[in-house]
Amino acid sequence: MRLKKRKIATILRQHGYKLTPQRQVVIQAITSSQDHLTPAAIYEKVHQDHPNIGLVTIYRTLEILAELELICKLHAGGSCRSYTISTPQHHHHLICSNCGTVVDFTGHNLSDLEQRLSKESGFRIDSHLLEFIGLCQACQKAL
Amino acid sequence: MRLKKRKIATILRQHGYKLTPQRQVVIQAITSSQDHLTPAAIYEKVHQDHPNIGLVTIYRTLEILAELELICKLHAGGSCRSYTISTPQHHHHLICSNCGTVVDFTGHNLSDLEQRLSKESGFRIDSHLLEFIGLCQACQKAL
DNA sequence: TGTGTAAATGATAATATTTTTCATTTAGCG
DNA sequence: CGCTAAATGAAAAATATTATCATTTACACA
Repeated sequence: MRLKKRKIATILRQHGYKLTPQRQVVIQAITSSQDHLTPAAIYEKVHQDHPNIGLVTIYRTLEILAELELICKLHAGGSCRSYTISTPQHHHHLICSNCGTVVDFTGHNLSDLEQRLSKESGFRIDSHLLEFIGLCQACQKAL
Repeated sequence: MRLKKRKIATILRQHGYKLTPQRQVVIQAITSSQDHLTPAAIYEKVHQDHPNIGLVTIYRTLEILAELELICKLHAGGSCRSYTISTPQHHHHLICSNCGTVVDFTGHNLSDLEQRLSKESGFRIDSHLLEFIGLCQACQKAL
């Protein structure tokens, strides 16, 4: 289950961030999209109904939301600075290279591999980045 | 085994690209580093001995090398536009978050997971991005 | 329900990054 | 050695991101 606006608002507040109308609008823009969005794309989306919200506010809001892990940054789907809404658990992403749709998946465990790598390389492994890129069902038919 | 300058030169030529002195210098800068380097970092490195090589040439060379898969772009290690030398086989990276050292690894097979995901989501999966981030042995001791 | 205060915003400018353009140079084929 | 397409460097343009600062505002607390 992906995060809802309400939940996000609560977490923001819990961390001492104010729930400004601008932030609500940005959150709405992200949660209402299946897609992953760049700062510029979010700005455009938001700008239609709220022409006084500046791009800088978008950047600042995204930074906070990412820090609180309420949104995730994607790398494999074009821009390296595009965000999608997060889910509470540890998860990874499957991204459609055509329409940008993001599907979360969980349940795959990389810890075996991590242990092997750690042993072989001497690294202390802290985290990882795993994304799959392909074509979603709709885009397969459409193309 | 990572690619050597010589091999890279050959492949460049095979694909109709000229082996200019500038390109040789850029390749040298990348192959001689354990680290992954941004365009700006490569420029600096190169600029010391070859002050007349422009940043634009760096960008252009990197684009070609990446297209031929002679270098790999990394995402998890800070900049999303930093490159490391490639290896011929399909592989992934283990990156030290402190010194930037990149270790390649192979042998892990994601195709089971790919199949499962493909079945569950209906996606046709084309590729993936997998990187591990941690601290190399030296940096663990040093910190 | 006001009010004070720290945090957030918007406008602008500054900085950083990447791409384009174009005249000049050059690698490498014949 | 000369020719030609490709590559380079310089400069400018286009993008993307961050910093600055005066003004506004959410919200904790009275």
